Amino acid sequence: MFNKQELIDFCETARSNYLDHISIDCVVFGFHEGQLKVLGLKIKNEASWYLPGGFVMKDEPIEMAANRILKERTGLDEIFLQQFRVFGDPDRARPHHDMYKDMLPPEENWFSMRFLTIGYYALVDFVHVNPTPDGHSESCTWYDLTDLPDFKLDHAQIIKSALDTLRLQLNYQPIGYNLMPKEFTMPELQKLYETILDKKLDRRNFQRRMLGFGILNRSEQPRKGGAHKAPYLYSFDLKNYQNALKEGLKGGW
Amino acid sequence: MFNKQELIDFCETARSNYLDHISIDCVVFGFHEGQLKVLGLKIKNEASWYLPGGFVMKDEPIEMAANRILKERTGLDEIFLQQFRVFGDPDRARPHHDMYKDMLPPEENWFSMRFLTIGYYALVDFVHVNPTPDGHSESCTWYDLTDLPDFKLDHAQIIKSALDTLRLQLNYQPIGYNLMPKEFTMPELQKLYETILDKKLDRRNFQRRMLGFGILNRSEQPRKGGAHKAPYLYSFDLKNYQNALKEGLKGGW
DNA sequence: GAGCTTGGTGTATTTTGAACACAATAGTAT
DNA sequence: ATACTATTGTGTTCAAAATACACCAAGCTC
Repeated sequence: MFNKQELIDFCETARSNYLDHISIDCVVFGFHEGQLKVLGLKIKNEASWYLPGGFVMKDEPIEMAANRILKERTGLDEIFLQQFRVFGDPDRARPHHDMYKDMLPPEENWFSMRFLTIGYYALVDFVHVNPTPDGHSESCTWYDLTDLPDFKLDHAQIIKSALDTLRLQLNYQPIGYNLMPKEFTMPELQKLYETILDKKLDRRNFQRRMLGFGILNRSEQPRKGGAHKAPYLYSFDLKNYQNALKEGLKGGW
Repeated sequence: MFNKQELIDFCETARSNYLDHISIDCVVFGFHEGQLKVLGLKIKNEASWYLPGGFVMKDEPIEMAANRILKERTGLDEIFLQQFRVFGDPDRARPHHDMYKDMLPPEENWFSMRFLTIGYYALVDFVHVNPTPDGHSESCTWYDLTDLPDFKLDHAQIIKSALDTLRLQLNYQPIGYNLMPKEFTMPELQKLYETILDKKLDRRNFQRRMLGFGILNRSEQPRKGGAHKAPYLYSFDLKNYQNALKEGLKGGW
């Protein structure tokens, strides 16, 4: 992955720019053709995949760091990003600690350090993402959540944890604004929910409930051209959507 | 707070034992006499309060660190502890950075570092806690959530955030096992919910719903001795309770 | 035991969620 | 054109859950 000189350069840069011991990993969810996808980076010449991640600059708020990291990988700005958990097992990056141990002594070697990683998940509009690999990656691409490649370290666990959080979120927050295109049909939105929950939902009840939230605007024009009956197009009412994000969807107690 | 020699000693110990840049702060909730309480440490000779917190040892899982820290402050073991958020604003501990700047140069001064703090909240049984101040604190005591003293740094915000999380949690997880004594009456449990939610609940409906969760055992013997009608005593059915923690209380979608 | 307070339980009403059936539309095959 | 099919839109019924409310029981004070 790195030769010795590259390693030395990287470690020097890292040491002077980033906070020790802390990294950020992002689980980027996208939705396309009825499938929930995750963005993964493939390492050059290896069957190794990682989540897009990075480090926090010494004087940078962590939310900003997560946004910066994500922008580099997706080209997207102003992404819906949510911190969901810190992974702090001392052994979580053990395989990395020994990786370059022959090239640099531990006190100079950035990778020999223990790292806690702050997990963020992002919901993005699939078609607007421009997946961009970094220098050490062969590719940055979407993977079906149901058919993930071999993510290294604890990254598979991080993805699982992000998905659990997302499913929970669904119960008290609106979702979809960041995953759907501007305009979409009700069945398309339903498909998103069904995919996240891995569960069939009733068409009519879904629609009623969704409309009941008051976060959708129905367009005058139905979508034409497809086979079968032309469905209505909806878009999110951003104002109500934002409000629902804050207030939550249902009372609970 | 520290004189120069103490500071030097502390920084040396800290540097060799703890991870840089990372701290843990615990919001410890207790419940007593119808009031939700938070544990706070008061600094000697200052009108300054802090949450019980500490640092992560170099080879210690963060959950273990949180437990250790809490044990040192409360004497309690095996506490219900939940990570809820990382606070990572670069300025969040700004007041600390300058505190000892005349005593030690920044590169030796532990307190001049930026710290991210991992917020945990704990729910504990008030009567079993024996709040114990550490060496730098004048006192470790309970404060009414409605009447907090002047918490420094962003600790007031951390408390607020913990409470928000707790309220949300209430909707899909059972709560109370860690906050209530072994045996309690239904009105007492209701009071806990009302306090957390800051909201009156209907006596009968609360009871029905609570019993519906199937996590309570009613004792044969009602509590005697008090004035008025003797209420039944309940305890949590630990097995069902644990299960409800995992599965969640209501379906949602 | 009258009066007060607190705790236990039942019932009617409203609201919400789940299940289900039929009508409308746009293409396709004939 | 006409029948057919796949898909979407909508209404209605039934059951379950949440809500509101009223009454009885028990123990203490006086």
